[in-house]
Order: sequence, then structure tokens, then C-alpha cells
Amino acid sequence: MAEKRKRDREATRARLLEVARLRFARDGYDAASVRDIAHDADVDATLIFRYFGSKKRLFDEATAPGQVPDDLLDGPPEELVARMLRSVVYQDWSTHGGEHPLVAMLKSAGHQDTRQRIRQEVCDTYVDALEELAEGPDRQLRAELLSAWLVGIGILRSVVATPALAEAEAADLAPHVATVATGLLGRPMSGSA
Amino acid sequence: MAEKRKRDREATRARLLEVARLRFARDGYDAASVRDIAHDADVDATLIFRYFGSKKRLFDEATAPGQVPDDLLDGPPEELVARMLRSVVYQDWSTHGGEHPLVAMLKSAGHQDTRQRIRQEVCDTYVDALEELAEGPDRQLRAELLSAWLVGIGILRSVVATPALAEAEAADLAPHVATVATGLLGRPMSGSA
DNA sequence: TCTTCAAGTCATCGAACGCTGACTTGACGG
DNA sequence: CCGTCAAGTCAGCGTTCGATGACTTGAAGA
Repeated sequence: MAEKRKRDREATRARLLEVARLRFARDGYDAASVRDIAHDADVDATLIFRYFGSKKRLFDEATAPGQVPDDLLDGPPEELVARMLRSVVYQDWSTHGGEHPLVAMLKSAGHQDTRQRIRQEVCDTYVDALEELAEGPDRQLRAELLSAWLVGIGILRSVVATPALAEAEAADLAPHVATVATGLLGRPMSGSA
Repeated sequence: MAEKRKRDREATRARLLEVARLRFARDGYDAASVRDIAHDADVDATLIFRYFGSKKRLFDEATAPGQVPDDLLDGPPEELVARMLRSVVYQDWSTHGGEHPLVAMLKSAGHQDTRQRIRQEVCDTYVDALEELAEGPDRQLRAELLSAWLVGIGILRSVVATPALAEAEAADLAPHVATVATGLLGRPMSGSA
């Protein structure tokens, strides 16, 4: 029952980062307390300050970009939107406590620098890639409009839990994804990946 | 300088509701403290509990639906989506910190019953109206997908502040609104209202 | 003018927060 | 076997949170 762990700074640090990522994603920055995180990692809360200096720096390190799978860019371009939708909506976010990171994003959006980091990541990960695919004028705007759709679908599905979207499978969305993506990007896009 | 107010229960209650709406919209439920709200209304924080019983009940009353103008349903049906977009993105919601009440409320989406109220309002105000316009199968799903787009645009514009969307005028969005709405609803839609 | 009652205030509670400095414990080298 | 030093713990500070009950104040009616 009371299995004790070896004293291992790096392992403990990594464990803290892991459970912190989970807590921040599920509850947002403010609602996730250092005591909760420490309890999840089964350590004393003060270790967080010993290892990271402050809650904010733990947050910064735990939510640093790069952990997001970048296989988005692999595969045929015409399936990019479908892959993005899978990533935003249908990926198994069990490493994030089953709750969608979008919730955490909204809950943590009160802090100005967090908003900036969200903007950075949205632009770098989604808008830029879509912009390259778009043709004609207004490419950036149309890329953002498509990103907005993906974000909106994610929120309506997993936060608001609108009835039809909540039950829809990826295949149900495919034809509509094809329609909208094709219309917005000005080139033929597939709805399934 | 020190202008004192008359003792007026109803006026004070109304003032509390007004500043509470603003605070909750701007900061979300948790981050908006009763002391802040009371300070904005220039009253003692205790009055909030005297008049509303608890912070939660103040929130419920302050964010109760019904204030949303229902001129959405007036006007030509083919301009419905454009009117909705104006309402979500370009209307002056100064009573809600400049953001659409739905976007404002999503900041408080950590609490389960708040989510349910958001769902109710999204369905009643947007999905149902759009569903009536849609043609063919999957009408509800396509109505929700269009609602998701509107919500996503509101969030990317005013919370994430994505560059192109943040600066776009309603006219810039019009052609794309027409494209997407027409594609999703299966009938010709106009992009401007 | 004086009573009365609601409008509004004050002092404070208990819990939770981030964070700190002093302490204890465990593993490894001599 | 023991000294050392880092890993980990403990008690607690200062602040803020929502909430409560006793108090003061102002205006209207007799």
C-alpha cells in the first residue's frame, strides 16, 4: 500500500510537470492550486517552489508549446483541415484529464500574457498552416475564419455540449468540413483524414 | 466631490446588477469578487448578500437571459446569419465589457450549471432559428456547425485577438459569411444585413 | 420632534490561497 | 559507522475569499 519512491529530483520534477499540465488544462490557471498539483504528484507543495520558483513559472514550463503533436503537417494538404479537426475535437485528451484544453484556455484567458501565448500558438499551429493553403486575396483572414470554426466546434462540442455536435462522429462532420474548407480556402479540400 | 446618494433599495440593487454584469463578463465568475463588484457600485460588499443572498445568485440574476434583443428574427431570412454575426461580433455590448454575452459567459464555463445555461441560450437563440432555414438531412447538425462558427469568430476576435480578425470590418467578412452559410444551410444566403 | 424600520456599514469569521524559512530524512562516500 | 548534502517535509505568515450578525444611520409618518 504505502510504496515509497526513490529520491529522484528529475523524476519528481517530471511528475510535477505532468500532473500540473493535467490540472492546468482541466481547471485553468487560477483554479488549479499548487496544493492540488502537489497532492496529485504525491509530494509536498513546497517542492513546487523549490523546483520552479513560483506557480507562474510552473505553469509556463508545464504549458510550454511543443508538446502538441506536430504530425499535423504530415500527410496530404487537402486533408489538413480534417486532421486539425481531429486534433481539436476528437483527439483523446486523456492526458489532459479528459477535459478539453480549450476550456482551460478560456479560463486562463484572464491573464494578459496567457492570452498572448494562446494567440501565438493558434497562429503558429493553425492559422499559418492554413494560410499557406489558401488561394486568392484575404488569405490570412480566411485562414483565421477557418481556425475560428475549428475552435468553435471544439467549444460547442465539448464545453457547451450542444446536442447534435456532442453525439456526432468525425465521419458525420466530414462532408461539411469538405464544404466549408473548400469554400473558405478556395481550393478542393477533403473532409476526412 | 462627496456627493451622497439617496437611500433607494431598488436603485442600489439595479446598480449592483449592472456593475456585476460587467465584472462577470470581463473577468469571469471566479475572478470577479463581491468586494470588487461592491466597490464598483460604491456600496458595502455586505449589501450583495442582503439583496441577493449569495454571489452565485447575484451571478444568476445578473447574467439572466432576456436582455438579448430578439430583432434577430426580423428581416429577410437570407440575411439571418449576417445579422447573427453582427450581434455576436460587431454590436456594442458595452454592458458586457464590449463582448457578446455568450463569449463573456464562456469565461465562467468552469461551473456545470453555467454550461447548461449557455447551451440553452445557444440552442434557443441560434441553433433553432438556423435549423429552420436549413434544408436537407442533418439540419440540426449543420445549424450547430454554423453556430459554432459564429461563437468561434467571437472568441478568436475578442479573446484571442487573432490579427486579421481583430481588424476586420463587418464588410470584410460578408463574402465569406455568404459562402459558408450558403454551403452549410444548403440554400443561398447573403453575407451582409 | 420623536419613533420606527429599512438601508447601509463594521468587525470579523473560517477557509483557502501563494509562498517562506527552518527543519527532518534518506542515500552515498569515506 | 558516520558525516554530509540534497531531497523532501512541516509549521506558519500574510492576504484574500465568501459569508454572517450586530451595529449605525437616514428619512418618512405620527
